[in-house]
Amino acid sequence: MGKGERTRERIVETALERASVEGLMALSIGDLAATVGMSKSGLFGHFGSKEALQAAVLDEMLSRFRAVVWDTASTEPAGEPRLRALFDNWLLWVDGYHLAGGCPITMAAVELDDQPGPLRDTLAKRQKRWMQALEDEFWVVQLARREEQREDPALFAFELSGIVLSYCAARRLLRDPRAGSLARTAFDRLLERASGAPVAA
Amino acid sequence: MGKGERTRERIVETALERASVEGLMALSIGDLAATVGMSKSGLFGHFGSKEALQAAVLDEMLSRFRAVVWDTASTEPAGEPRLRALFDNWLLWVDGYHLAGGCPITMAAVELDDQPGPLRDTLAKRQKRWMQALEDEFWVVQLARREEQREDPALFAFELSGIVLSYCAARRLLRDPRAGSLARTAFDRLLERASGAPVAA
DNA sequence: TTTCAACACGACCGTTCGTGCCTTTTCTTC
DNA sequence: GAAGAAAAGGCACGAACGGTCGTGTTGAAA
Repeated sequence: MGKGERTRERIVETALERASVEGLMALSIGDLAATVGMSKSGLFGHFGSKEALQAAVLDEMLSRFRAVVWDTASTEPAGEPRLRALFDNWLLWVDGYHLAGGCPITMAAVELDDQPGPLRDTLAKRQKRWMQALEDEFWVVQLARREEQREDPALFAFELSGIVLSYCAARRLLRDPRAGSLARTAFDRLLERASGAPVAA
Repeated sequence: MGKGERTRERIVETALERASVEGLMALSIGDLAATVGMSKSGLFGHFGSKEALQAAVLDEMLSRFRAVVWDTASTEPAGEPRLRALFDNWLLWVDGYHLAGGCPITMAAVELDDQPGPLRDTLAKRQKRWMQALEDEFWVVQLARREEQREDPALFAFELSGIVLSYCAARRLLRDPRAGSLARTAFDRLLERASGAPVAA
């Protein structure tokens, strides 16, 4: 790995940190350069445009999400154990996971939802894939149930993502200390309903 | 109502519209002045600082939320009917309700959660009050149940706000046409569980 | 109708923004 | 160690930023 690549990584890392607090759109090249300790133009040269910088940061946060939430859970057996691992990792991720500003994806989702362009497209595509992955995992859980008792996987994914979003709000804006236990209880209820049987504590 | 007040209202209205799309922090005095058709300094004089402008916009969105979601539902009888009305209104509100960028409060919540200051404080206080109101309403629903069967009102409020947040994401970022029906189904399940009996369609 | 405060304007301040161009330094490869 | 490429810096640009000031204009009360 050459020096340029290393520098670029340092820049993206710093920018991601910043983006988790202020947002992708609020990134400023001058600010970033000062933080990293180099000149504006030197930093600029690595990307060629501000939007390319933002795209790089967006890519980085998405691949980190995958690494933190998905990859480490994929060693669990498919179905409920894996879903539980995914949920735990997801909460961990939302809490920041080395990022001061909490989940940068939630931030990006809200910022970009009305901003047409490649950034929005990238994020929307990845989010759809993630929802689909949740649905697939849920499908495995339901294989054990009789067909007419099965739940809509899309409803499961919808509710699950709601729990995480509510956790995010309760934790970061309201600073509610009960956020964690509320989220876990809600998740247990959701799984309980889906698997058709009470789950041992 | 004097002329100044009228102008100020026009400014705040325009700023709110803009804030729902780009965010409270991305408001620009020059841009805003051009949109409403007056000079920067003329507009500036109404507020005295950018933060005061943002505070005015925040106040406006919060009081509109109250008017749209709460006030029109408070005519319903307390308990389940009122909760259902609140939910319907809330979805309506999140969809934008004359605002191009959808729910400006969600946007503000994500933007401000890491920005200490009076804006954040105002929003957090109001959000807590709103959660409390939901809990109170839920309490009424549960009066009919035996004590040991009652659910934690905080859990109800947590899950309900999750449903709305997930609806917001599904609708605005993913443009999922099923968002509405998923949200309504999730809400029905939530009420069902809480009232202890299946609810007629 | 006069009067005076409220309102709005245009010019301008110092900064910061993203970006382009050219030079200098630093790494890599022979 | 020399040559060439890659990386970073220096500097300047035009535009936009939040904000100030002094001067007109206009609306409402007398």
